[in-house]
Amino acid sequence: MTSKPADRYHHGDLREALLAAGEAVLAERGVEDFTLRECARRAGVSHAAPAHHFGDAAGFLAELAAVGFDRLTTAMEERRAGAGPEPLAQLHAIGRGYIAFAVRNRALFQIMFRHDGTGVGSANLQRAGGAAFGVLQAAMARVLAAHRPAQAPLPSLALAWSAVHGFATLLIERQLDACLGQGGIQDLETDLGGAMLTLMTHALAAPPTIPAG
Amino acid sequence: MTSKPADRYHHGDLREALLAAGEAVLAERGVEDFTLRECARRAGVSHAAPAHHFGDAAGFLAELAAVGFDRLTTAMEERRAGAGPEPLAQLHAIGRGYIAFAVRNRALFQIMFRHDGTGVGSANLQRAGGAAFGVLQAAMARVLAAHRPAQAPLPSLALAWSAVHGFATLLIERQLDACLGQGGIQDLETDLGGAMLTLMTHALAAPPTIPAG
DNA sequence: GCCTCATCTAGACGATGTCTAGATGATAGT
DNA sequence: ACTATCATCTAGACATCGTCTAGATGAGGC
Repeated sequence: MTSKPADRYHHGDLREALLAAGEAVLAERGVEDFTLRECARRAGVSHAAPAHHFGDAAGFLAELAAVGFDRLTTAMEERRAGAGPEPLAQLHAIGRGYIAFAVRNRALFQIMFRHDGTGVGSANLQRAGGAAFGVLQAAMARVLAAHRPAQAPLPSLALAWSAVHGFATLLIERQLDACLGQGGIQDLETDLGGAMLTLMTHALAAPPTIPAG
Repeated sequence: MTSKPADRYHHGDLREALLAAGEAVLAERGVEDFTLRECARRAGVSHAAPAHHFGDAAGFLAELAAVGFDRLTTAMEERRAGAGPEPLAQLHAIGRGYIAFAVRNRALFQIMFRHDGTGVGSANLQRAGGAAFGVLQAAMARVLAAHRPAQAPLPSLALAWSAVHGFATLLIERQLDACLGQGGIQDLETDLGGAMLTLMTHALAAPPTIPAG
C-alpha cells in the first residue's frame, strides 16, 4: 500500500510512510497484534528504522493516536456542519460522528484513549486531543447558552462526552450485542445509538432538579 | 504474596494461585507489561505451567476478567443495598460503585471490557459478565416501573450504562484531568462524577420529548 | 568539492508466548 | 497393598518481538 520508492538508501518521507503503514497494520491486525517490525516491513525499511523517527513503540503509537484525533475532529466537524443551526441538533450530530468514527476505526480509537503511564504522551498528541475536545466543548457551550444559560457546563459536558464515549466503547467491544437488533453494529443510523443520543440531548435541555440522590 | 507450598512437584491449587498472581501483576505492572511468565514466577512454577490450566494468554486473561466481573457485581450490589428503597437512588449508587471499582482496579477493569476477537471468551467470563449486566438491568427496570412505565427500557439502559462506563473509562485513562478539581481522581464522592450521575438519573425520570433531533 | 550529520542498515541481546517430550505423583480399580 | 492411568508440572527449544550498538550512506551547507 505505502509506496516504497525503489531501493534508495534514504527513503525521503519515511515518517509519513511509517504512519500510513502503522494505520494499516492497526486496522488489519488490531492493537494486540500491532508490531513495530511489521510496520517497518511494510514501509520497506529495516526493523530499527522507526526508532529514529519515533523513539520507541510508545512514541510511535502516540503519533498514530494524534493522527486519529485529527481524523476524529474532522469527522465531528463535518457532521456538525451538515446538521443545521439548532445547537442541540449539532450536538446530536457530533455524537453520531464520534460513534461512527469509533466503529469504522476500532483499533485506532482504542489507542487514542489509552493513557501512557509514561507522562502525557507527545506534544502533538496533546494538541490533537485538545482540538477534538474543543469541538465537543464548543458545541456544549452553544447548547447551554441557548437552552440553559444558568447551568454549569462541566457536568453537562461530562455527561455528554461520557455517554457518547461509553456507547462507542461498549459498541466496539461487543458488549451491546445482546441489546442491538439483528443488524448488529452496522445500522447505527436508526437504532439504539440514535435513541440513546436523543435521550441524552433531551437531558441537557431539561430542568436539572432531581427527586432523590 | 501467593503462598508457594514448599517445593512439591504438584502445587495443589495452582489455578487459584495463578489467578491471584495474575491479579497482582495486573495491578502492579498494568495491562501493557502483563506477562504469563511473571505470573508463573510469582506462583513458583515453571513458565509453561499456566498453559495447562488456561490454554493460552487469552484464556488466562479471560478468567481474570471473570474474577473482575464477579467483584464488580459484588461492589455494585453492596452500594445498592446501602442506598435506601428509592429506585433512582439505587441506580445512582450502582453507578458510584461501578466508577469506584474502575478507579480502584484500573488494569483489571481494562481487560474486562476487552473483546477477544477470538470468539466470545470463556463460558465463565460470559456468566460473570452477564451477572454484572443483570444488576444494571434490574435496577433500571425498577426505575422505569416507578417513574416511567411506558418508556422502552433499552434506550434508558444504553444511556445509563454508556454514561457510567464512559465516565469510568475516561477517568482512568486520565482524559478528564482538565475537568477535575485539584483533588484529581481520588475525591469522586463529591465532585464531577456525582454531578454527572445526578444529571443522568434526572434524565431517566423526565419526559422523553425533545425539541429537535 | 568537502564535511557534517541526520538517516538508515545489520547484528546482537534479553524477554516473551507457545510447542514438544518427558518427569512426577495423586487416584482409582483390582 | 499393588499397579496402571492420566492429570499435572518441568525443561528445553523455537520464532518473534523491542531495543541497543556500531557502522554505512548520502543529502545539504560551507
